[in-house]
Amino acid sequence: MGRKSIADIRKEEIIDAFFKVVAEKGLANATIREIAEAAGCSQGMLHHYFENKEAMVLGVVENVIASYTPEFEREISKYHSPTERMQFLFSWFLDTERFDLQFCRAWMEIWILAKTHPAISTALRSCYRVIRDVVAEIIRDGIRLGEFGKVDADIMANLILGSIEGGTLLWVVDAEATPVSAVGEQRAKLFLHYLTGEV
Amino acid sequence: MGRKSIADIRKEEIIDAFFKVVAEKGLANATIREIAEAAGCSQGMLHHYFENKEAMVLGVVENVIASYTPEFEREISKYHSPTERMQFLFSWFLDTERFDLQFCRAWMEIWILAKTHPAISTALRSCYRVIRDVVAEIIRDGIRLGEFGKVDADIMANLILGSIEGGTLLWVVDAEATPVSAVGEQRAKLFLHYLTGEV
Amino acid sequence: MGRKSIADIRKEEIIDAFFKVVAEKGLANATIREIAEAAGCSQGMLHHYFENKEAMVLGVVENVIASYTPEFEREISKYHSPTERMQFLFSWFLDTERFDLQFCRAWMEIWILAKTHPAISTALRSCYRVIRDVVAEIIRDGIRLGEFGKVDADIMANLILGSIEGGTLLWVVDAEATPVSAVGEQRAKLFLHYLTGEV
Amino acid sequence: MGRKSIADIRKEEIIDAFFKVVAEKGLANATIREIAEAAGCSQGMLHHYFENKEAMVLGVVENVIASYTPEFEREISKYHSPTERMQFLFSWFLDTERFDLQFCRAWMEIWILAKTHPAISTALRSCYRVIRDVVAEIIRDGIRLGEFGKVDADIMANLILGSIEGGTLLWVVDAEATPVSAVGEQRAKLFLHYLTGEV
DNA sequence: CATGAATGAGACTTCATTCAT
DNA sequence: TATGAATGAAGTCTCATTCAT
Repeated sequence: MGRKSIADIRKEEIIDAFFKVVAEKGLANATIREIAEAAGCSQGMLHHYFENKEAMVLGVVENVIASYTPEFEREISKYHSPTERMQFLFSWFLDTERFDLQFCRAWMEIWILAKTHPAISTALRSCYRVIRDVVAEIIRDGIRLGEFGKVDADIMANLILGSIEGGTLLWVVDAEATPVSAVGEQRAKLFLHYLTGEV
Repeated sequence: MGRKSIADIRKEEIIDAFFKVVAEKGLANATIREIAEAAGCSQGMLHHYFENKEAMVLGVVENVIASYTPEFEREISKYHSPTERMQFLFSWFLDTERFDLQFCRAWMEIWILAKTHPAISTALRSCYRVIRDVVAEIIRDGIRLGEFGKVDADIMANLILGSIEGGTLLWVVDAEATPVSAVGEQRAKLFLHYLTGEV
Repeated sequence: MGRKSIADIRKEEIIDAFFKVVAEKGLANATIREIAEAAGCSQGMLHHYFENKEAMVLGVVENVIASYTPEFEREISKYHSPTERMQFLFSWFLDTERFDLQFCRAWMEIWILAKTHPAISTALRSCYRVIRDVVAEIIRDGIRLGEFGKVDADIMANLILGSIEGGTLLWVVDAEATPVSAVGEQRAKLFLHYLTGEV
Repeated sequence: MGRKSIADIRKEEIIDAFFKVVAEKGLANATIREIAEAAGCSQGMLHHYFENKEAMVLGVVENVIASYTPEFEREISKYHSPTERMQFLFSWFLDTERFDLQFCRAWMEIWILAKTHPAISTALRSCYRVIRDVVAEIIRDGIRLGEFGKVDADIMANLILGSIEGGTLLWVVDAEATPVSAVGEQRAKLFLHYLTGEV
């Protein structure tokens, strides 16, 4: 668990700048020149640290995963019952300070890139599989402990994740017409009622 | 109910070709040259019918709306109870023959474009607001008729739409890991149980 | 001296439209489509009557010459003394109703074309040689009749024509800073004083 | 009084090449490809130094002004009486080595561009206003010192400038028929006689 | 490490001209 | 005659990437 090298720090700066540009101007306008300006370095520098743009996108994905995973795990470990954990999970993804509009926009753009860039696809898939497994595991725990009714945990995890991401998608496209927090609360209620069997 | 003019036919051909290219190779690779080849015409032709690429995307959106709306309305009018209508709605969007992987991929790409292209944003928003209103109306009917419990119809419509689109999003990114039809069935069950109060 | 054929009328309409477009939007923006719209006919029509754009420009030049020459000759024939004729000449070119800003702008644009289009060059040259000869002839008359002092009539004609056209040029580029009619009067005074020897 | 940077040198090279191409082939044929070839660099280079073609034209105008103004001021400062200064002014603009046919052709082309390009118009106008002011100032000096009769200095300056530029215009269009130096001498004589009151 | 000048392929777009109807 | 759909060459401009310094 060595110290971060200068190169790593520089890489992170570039990734931050890149993500910022994507969030503000969109992926299509995130040119090397623009990123270099945002990062306060030359165009040559970028290619010194990242072979190409795809590598930078990969860096973003890894960076996002690396920075949020520990936080998520630390926080969720505070909750012990599946019901509470599930509640926390919904609220965590709903936190519009952590996942603000700009973040979500940039993230969606990258998501789309996955289609044509296998490496990005792989990174994203592994990221979401991890989350899906976490969710499924909570559900399985809930079933085992009798808090939740019997459902297919994997299908359910998929459904939950999809609902969360879909809510974000609608929000990104039409922020005004989307009462994101009210919808988020309703979502938590909906799924928990279904899982716990209450109405 | 006039006949379609040659211009309209040609426009449709171009839009089809465009959509096909986007679905296959992604929006970034949907160059004028590529589209022209797919449409079997010259590059100049494209600009004869569409001022620029944005106009073509708008054409796609309008085309999709125009071709699916009548079908949807015709079909849903066969069902009368809110519960049946809601069931139909879920199954309609789940139909992977109509909305196959390629279609959904292209559609998601266009969605992302909305961020930087106001005209596209407007078109998409109006499209989704229409759907949202349809869903909300069904819910309100259900509440009025006593089939559904009391919920905020608009929030619920948002949630339903988000869940559907989010499911598609996950599917597009990781088709293998997404049992889309099982998830779809689960989704219908989930929402209908919640709405009708059954468990 | 037969009647104008339909073809001739149509040609003239097109030339008028062309000249109007050039005056309003500049030669670079005088596309075939634009001209066709202004003339109220199809693009194909233009090529039916004029082989290409150069032919249209030639048509303009010929048209201008043909329409102004008779008027000029009719008017100038009313004056008999070289001094009066010279005075008329200055005032004729100074008439900003006949040669308004738009006319002059278009004319200057065409002028510049001469450099790269031999046929246009020929037409313009012959046009200006005619005017130069008229001016030189007046001067020679003046000298012969003792109204003017002895000067090189050809040089002087050149100088006069240059002054008139140069005044127009300045006007076209910076209409606000150019008191075109005051300058025109001064010009007439200047040359007539020089020619007649008065001060 | 710092050294010129490489960027400045390169810019000047490009401007020179551009001006050369315009002079030889006309503005319409001064394509980026042609200019790049003349400058011995790639097309991309041109856009590295100049945002677009209009910027290049502006560069030309600024370059011409910057390179001739000091020379003109240095030279004219050698003459002290308004009469001599006026004489110098006519001869300076008449110098066909400095302002040769190619230079004048290119310059006229740029002039016409002013109509549709506001920035170019502004640059040219300010250039000519400076010259006009210089001429008017000489005239006012002459009047004050009693060398020149009373005339409206601004009108007169306009007339002089117009005559000079008009002479150039005729020369550019029909070099053969224009005895430019004889006309130039006559012009100097004409205006000086008028100003000084001699005949 | 760092720079940014330089490249060149390729994108979008325009437009005179042709030609089937 | 008349139309305007269709073409294709050519233009401007962008941008990831390379490389000498």
